[in-house]
Amino acid sequence: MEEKEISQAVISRLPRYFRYLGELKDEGVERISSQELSELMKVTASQIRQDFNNFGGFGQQGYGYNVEYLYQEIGKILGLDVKHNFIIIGAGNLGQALGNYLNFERRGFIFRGMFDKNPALVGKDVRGVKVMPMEEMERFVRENDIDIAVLTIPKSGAEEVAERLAANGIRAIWNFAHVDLNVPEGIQVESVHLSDSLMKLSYNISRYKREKDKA
Amino acid sequence: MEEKEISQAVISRLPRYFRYLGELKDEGVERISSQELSELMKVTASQIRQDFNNFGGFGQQGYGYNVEYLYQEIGKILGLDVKHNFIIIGAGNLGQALGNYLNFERRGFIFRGMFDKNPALVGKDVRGVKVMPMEEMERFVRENDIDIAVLTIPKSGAEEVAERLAANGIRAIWNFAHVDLNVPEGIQVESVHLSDSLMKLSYNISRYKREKDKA
DNA sequence: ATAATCCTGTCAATTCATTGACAAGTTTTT
DNA sequence: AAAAACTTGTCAATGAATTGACAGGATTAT
Repeated sequence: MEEKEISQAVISRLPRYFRYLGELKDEGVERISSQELSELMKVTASQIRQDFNNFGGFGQQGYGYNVEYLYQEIGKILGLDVKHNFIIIGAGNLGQALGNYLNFERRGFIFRGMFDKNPALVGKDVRGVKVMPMEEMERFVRENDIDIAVLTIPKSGAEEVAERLAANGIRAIWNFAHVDLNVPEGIQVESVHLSDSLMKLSYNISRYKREKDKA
Repeated sequence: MEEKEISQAVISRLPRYFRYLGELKDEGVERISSQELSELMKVTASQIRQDFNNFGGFGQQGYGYNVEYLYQEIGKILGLDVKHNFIIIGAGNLGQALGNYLNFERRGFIFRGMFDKNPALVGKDVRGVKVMPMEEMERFVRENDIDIAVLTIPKSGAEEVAERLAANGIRAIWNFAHVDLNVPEGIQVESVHLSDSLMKLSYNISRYKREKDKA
């Protein structure tokens, strides 16, 4: 029962394994070898075996892996076997888009509340959830067992809101504000910096053009 | 004028440098050393110098880096000195959110068109752009110098749309569909898998709880 | 003007991640 | 029932990324 640290490189690959295994399961595939999976996913078989072994042996020599079992196990590792209540701070376009996204619910993420400082948005209904004013956020977090706060607000307000959430027992922040949050130890932050992603794309367009011009 | 390959690890860090430098510039800071920047960004000074040196020497011994100059240079490396026309395929919540996001424009990404197969959405206006039917996509791409297509459609249609875009000269796809796209060589794909990101957050919540329970 | 301090660019050392190889056990074929 | 074909888990080798160290040049203080 030793606790060895799993690298974030490995963690980052788990959701992708989970997705492929879910699809295989839906197709009725019962077993798969690291070799077959590696061809499907375009990674090395060695990496697949190495990755899974971080969490113990899920496979069997001569047989491979049982798709259903492996799917369940990776789900557990990812914490998808427990429900997480989440709220969205910022009821703008992006906040509403995420609130309306039904697939999160399938993975155990339950949309419980939405907040905005703009009075014009307060009272608005997003998939059965009414937008509440910011003043009610702290109480709501404390009283409704909220694990995750999704921050879809401009960066100017993000740091302050994150502090208020932290002070009221939030466990994790899914941050879409274009800023690096400083939160107390023990609060998990996962940032989605959309413009960073777009800039990477832009870089690769330029790089490819340079390469082609040379040739 | 040698062309050495820059690792994606380095590229991924450039947008963050760019963001911090932009903020420093706006605050009127003229120069900064790798040491100071490293404290601000919480990375090692060595990594900063190593990263910048991939693109040539931007700094000066005893002085550091000129913020304005470095900002401009990184912008150029990222290809932000040229304009990119983009269209959005899928006029749902997420598509509309991205269409309404003004900051992309500031970086040279110009919103030119939007498409959806749902007739109820066709004709709708998103920040001055009318939603068009899918049948017009190919012609529009060819005739309007479109570089980037943003895919905010369900995964079931993504692969087919990507092929149609590729066949009509698109240069890059910013993919929000939850699927790995197969596109011809030379077309850049940058995927934003929101549920993968949320699962990573979920994993880290679980991990932290396990660690705490042990202690 | 000189000395002290600062700071980059780069090389070397270290750490981390990926890939290759194979023994040992399982399944399938004959 | 025995032989052949598979396939994992793991160790070792390789490759990639990060960090540390410092010579050489620039700036600042005296």
